[in-house]
Amino acid sequence: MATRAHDDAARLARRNTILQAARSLFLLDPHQLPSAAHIANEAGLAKGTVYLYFRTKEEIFLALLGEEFFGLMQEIESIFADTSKLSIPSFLQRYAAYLEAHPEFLRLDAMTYSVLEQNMSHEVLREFKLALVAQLTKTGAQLDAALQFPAGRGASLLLRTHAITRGLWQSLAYPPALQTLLVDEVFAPIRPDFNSELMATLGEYWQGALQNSAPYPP
Amino acid sequence: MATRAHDDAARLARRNTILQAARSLFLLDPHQLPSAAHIANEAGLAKGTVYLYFRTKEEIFLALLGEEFFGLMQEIESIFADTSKLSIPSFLQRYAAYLEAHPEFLRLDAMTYSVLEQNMSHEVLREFKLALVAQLTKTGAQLDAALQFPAGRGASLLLRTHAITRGLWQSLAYPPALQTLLVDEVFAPIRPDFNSELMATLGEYWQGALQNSAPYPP
Amino acid sequence: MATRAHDDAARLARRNTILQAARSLFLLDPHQLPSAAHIANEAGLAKGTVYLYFRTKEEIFLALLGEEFFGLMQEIESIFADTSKLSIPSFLQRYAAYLEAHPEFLRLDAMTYSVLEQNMSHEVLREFKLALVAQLTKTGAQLDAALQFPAGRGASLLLRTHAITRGLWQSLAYPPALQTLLVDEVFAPIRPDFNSELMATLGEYWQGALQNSAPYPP
Amino acid sequence: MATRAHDDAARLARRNTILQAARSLFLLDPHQLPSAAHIANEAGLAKGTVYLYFRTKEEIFLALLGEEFFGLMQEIESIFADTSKLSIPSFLQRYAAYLEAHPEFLRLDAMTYSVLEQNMSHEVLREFKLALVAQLTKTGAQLDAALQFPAGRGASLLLRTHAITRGLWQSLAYPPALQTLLVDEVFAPIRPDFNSELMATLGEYWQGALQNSAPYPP
DNA sequence: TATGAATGAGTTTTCATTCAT
DNA sequence: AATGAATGAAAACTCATTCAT
Repeated sequence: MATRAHDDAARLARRNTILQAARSLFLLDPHQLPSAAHIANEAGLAKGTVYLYFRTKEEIFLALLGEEFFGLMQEIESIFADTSKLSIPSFLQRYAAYLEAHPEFLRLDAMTYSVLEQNMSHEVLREFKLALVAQLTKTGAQLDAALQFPAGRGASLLLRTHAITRGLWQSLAYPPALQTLLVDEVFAPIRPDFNSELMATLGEYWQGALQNSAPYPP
Repeated sequence: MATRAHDDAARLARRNTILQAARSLFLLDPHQLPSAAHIANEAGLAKGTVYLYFRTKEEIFLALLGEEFFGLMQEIESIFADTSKLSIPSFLQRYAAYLEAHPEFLRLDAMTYSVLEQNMSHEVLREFKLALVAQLTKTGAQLDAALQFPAGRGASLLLRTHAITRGLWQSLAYPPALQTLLVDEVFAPIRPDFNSELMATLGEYWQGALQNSAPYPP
Repeated sequence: MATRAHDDAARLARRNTILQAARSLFLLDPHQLPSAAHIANEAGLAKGTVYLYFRTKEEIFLALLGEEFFGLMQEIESIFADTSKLSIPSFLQRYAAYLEAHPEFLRLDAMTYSVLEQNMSHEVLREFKLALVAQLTKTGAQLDAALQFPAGRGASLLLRTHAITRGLWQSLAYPPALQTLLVDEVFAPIRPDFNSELMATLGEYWQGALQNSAPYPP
Repeated sequence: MATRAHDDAARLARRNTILQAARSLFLLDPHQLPSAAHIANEAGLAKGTVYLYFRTKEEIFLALLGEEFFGLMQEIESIFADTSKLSIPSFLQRYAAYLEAHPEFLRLDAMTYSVLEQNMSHEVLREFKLALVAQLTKTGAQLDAALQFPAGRGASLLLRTHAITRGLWQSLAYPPALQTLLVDEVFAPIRPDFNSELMATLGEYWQGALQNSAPYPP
């Protein structure tokens, strides 16, 4: 029997154990959520214990998705913290690097619509969206400041940048088994490297977007 | 017992009946695929009959997705057929109109990664991708011609346009139950109207993209 | 469309085609009866046609079993036709050789109880048993004559010999996948070679049986 | 909800409940295995619970078959425990009595080849065969001692005795519906009473076998 | 708090057989 | 006679979640 988590710190630690177990199992097979039993086992806990920390299995992954999203926003904030040496290309580079370092993010994104948002109390989902919009607004405001945007423009660009990213990923990520089936040259048009394609697409998008907004490169 | 579909035309018609039954049921609850039994019933057929026309339930929806995709590409071809009165904004308008008239398209797109591509023989999937890449190339070539792009640029723009669209849709489409929970003003930044947002985002993307390519508006 | 079988000879030939198709498919996987569709396909016929010749799938295999059984009895009759050079060991040798040349016989026997006799009109089954008992009586009578048995003893010995054979086969025949798992020396007691074991067991049985009956080797 | 089986004893008891439920349902219709749902219901449990104790439905019946087999071997050991008053006829009598008291044994035997050994992990099957060969060897050794056989002869006789029994049973056991169709006198040769036939056949077999071996009746 | 035994809803797919052509 | 499209019964098994201990 696992030790009892009596104080808040211990509870938080245990919650984290579960999240990390879920994360690592999901990465092994990112096309379906691992079973609750499997997660519990990986976390060294009993099945019932998991449900003391999350009301449904999907809540676990929503929490995971949230962590990644907030992490990404913070990364962006740190990028835009020092406006002296800022350029869009270098921003995109660090953006892409973050995604590569957190492979579960876009994979979870791809399951949001059909899996994650199902089987979840709307209460929890609303809470999640509230935190999300708050973070988006905050990071967006920093962009507004850094790039002298009108209020709200930064948040909008962030939302769109994320949307473009998730869309591209879903169009270009193939399960390993399929990858080997698509090696033929005829498939080239739908098999560019995700990272280059992401950089190119976002580059073009931001170029167009900045012309519609204010200054930026003074 | 349903009438026997003996010749190819009748078989094709029956196959279509199944597709339309699947389509209409899916639109009633676009977060999960309807059951095979339900589809058969809606089509006025026995369960087993459905499996005479499709090897798995998912194949039905992949076929549906394919139809929509090819329809969209044809729509685009027809848009670019008459280059005399062409403008990007009017292209985007017709593009968005097509999507609005075919609501199942983006909903199916959202299920591709986590549901559709599962439980499907790779054989069938490869076939599907092959048809898809062929269509993309063909329509892309027309763009190349119409807009004086270097070869392949049109296909690339189409792929990206589609990716942006699917990403935006997933970021902005909320299940009805959730919509009512997000009416509060604080959620405004993540609740722009999908259509306007799509037009704005694609508009900015194409603006940026065209500057990187060749001429277009001479 | 296959040619029409108008006369009796043609009908018989077609029936035989079906039997042989069933036989060869069954031997490929002798743990389950092949599907009706598969049999029809192998025979170059449509599914419905098979049901013009047999009322159920199981009837096909019962017919096959019957053929083998009657063949075996005839073989035995031919063995005992020439009493001059008869000996039990040589009889058993030819008996075993027949079985080896007709591998489907004992495999079908093993499915009789749980599969074949199910899903079969009792009418057909009774008919089958009637033919069987007639053949058994006839061949048995020849044994009675050849070995100077009291009436009925021959039939009884045949029945028992068959029973011993089918029991041994079921106790010693392992599916290929299992065979490789039982190579370890500890399994030796339950893995004697079927043929030797059959000869030994029947040899002992007949030795005991003949002492209870009459003369034989004078 | 059934009471929780927390300790090993309770778990064993529950497992046994399932086995007995399966047994009694199987005897009601010994030509097919009852469904898992039916077994669960009969045991007063939910379907899922059954699968906590057995991985497949077939495993249940394999376990049942094992129990009967080991019971039979133990019976034989007890028969041969007191060599003072031993005789083959009395051995066979008690052997037959055991079979009559455990009607599911031979019925399960008849399904082994075509049903039980299917849908079963080879791992489990190997385990089963291992226990079986161990028991056979042990009981066989006792025969060797009691009847002064060369080593291994006892196990061999047991294997053959079992094989003869199962073969005879399959040749002579008719489903009730069929029995009434075979009352006619012409069927007499294939309808001897199973018990008498078993005694007679095994009697003859052992008579022949003992002459090939060592002493026995001193 | 932690455990893990018990629950039971839920669905795809196969395939023997029929029968309209 | 031959075809093959249509039928629909039938059942194993998983797994998220609960709750007695």
